[in-house]
Amino acid sequence: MPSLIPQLARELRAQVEASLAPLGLTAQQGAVLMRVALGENAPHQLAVLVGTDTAGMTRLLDRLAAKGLVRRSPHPSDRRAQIVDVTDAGKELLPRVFPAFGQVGERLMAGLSADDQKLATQLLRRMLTNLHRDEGSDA
Amino acid sequence: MPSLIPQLARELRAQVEASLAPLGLTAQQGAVLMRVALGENAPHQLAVLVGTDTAGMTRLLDRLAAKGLVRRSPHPSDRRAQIVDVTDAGKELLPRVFPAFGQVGERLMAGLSADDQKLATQLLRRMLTNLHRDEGSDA
DNA sequence: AGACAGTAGCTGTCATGACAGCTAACGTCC
DNA sequence: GGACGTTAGCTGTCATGACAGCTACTGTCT
Repeated sequence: MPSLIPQLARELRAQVEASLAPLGLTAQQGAVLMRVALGENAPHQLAVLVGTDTAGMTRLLDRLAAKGLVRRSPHPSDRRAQIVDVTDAGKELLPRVFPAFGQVGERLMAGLSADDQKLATQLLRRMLTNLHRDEGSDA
Repeated sequence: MPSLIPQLARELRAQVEASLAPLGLTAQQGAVLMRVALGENAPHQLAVLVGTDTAGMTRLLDRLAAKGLVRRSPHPSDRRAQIVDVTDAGKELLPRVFPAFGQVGERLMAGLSADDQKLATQLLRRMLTNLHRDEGSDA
């Protein structure tokens, strides 16, 4: 049932969103904030990691910057590029951002044995590979 | 890996979208068109089925109606409600809409044995149940 | 040096989700 | 038969994805 996947994705996002709402963050914003905190500071890489394009990342960073949670500085050697980093205000939120994602993940897997979890990951990965496969052929 | 789910969902949508693009339809529009063709004619039910709310459905139907693919008529006994149905122009697209979803589904499952497919469905369903479980407790 | 393809970010636009809030209409209950 | 809570759709608003198209800047190739 392919329709289960989008449904599950929506539910996941909704629950992460609910956890982050008290912080004034959306799921995407939280995801970006975490990635930046983990050291990824190139907008185009962040875009790939959170599943959007550089256009979307521009606005995502705009919103995070407007909230004072991240900052963009010029790249020292590449004048096209920017360096993103978390501000002090952003760092204060991190201890509550990471668990929001972690807990939903745990809940998702609740009641699944370690084997089932591994199996689920494998199956999902195979599906993703399936979709990517022929897609690449027209490139 | 919870992050696999949204990724998979995005990919699924993108590929359905690619199949439907020649028809000038998005994935959601195609999904609604199919549901209506299958006999569901209440906007609020359609909203549940395609995973949005009545607000989103209003606009989705607006766009489909603007393309002349569906039509809204007043409900005979409930003056709040509307009846949605597919126009002749919409019916002409159906033979190409159904396969778009079907083929992506097949591709998703390609290389998975019948057992694996069943297993995957079960696991996903359990995850969805997990997410729904405690959520309902605050209602 | 100068041409050029490719890269990084940004802006404009369209289609969605999600939520809040509204109006009209229904049904029920007293 | 009128008050009331509920339901159906709709509009307003915000945050995303996805795509097209742009500008500035890089690195390379000649």
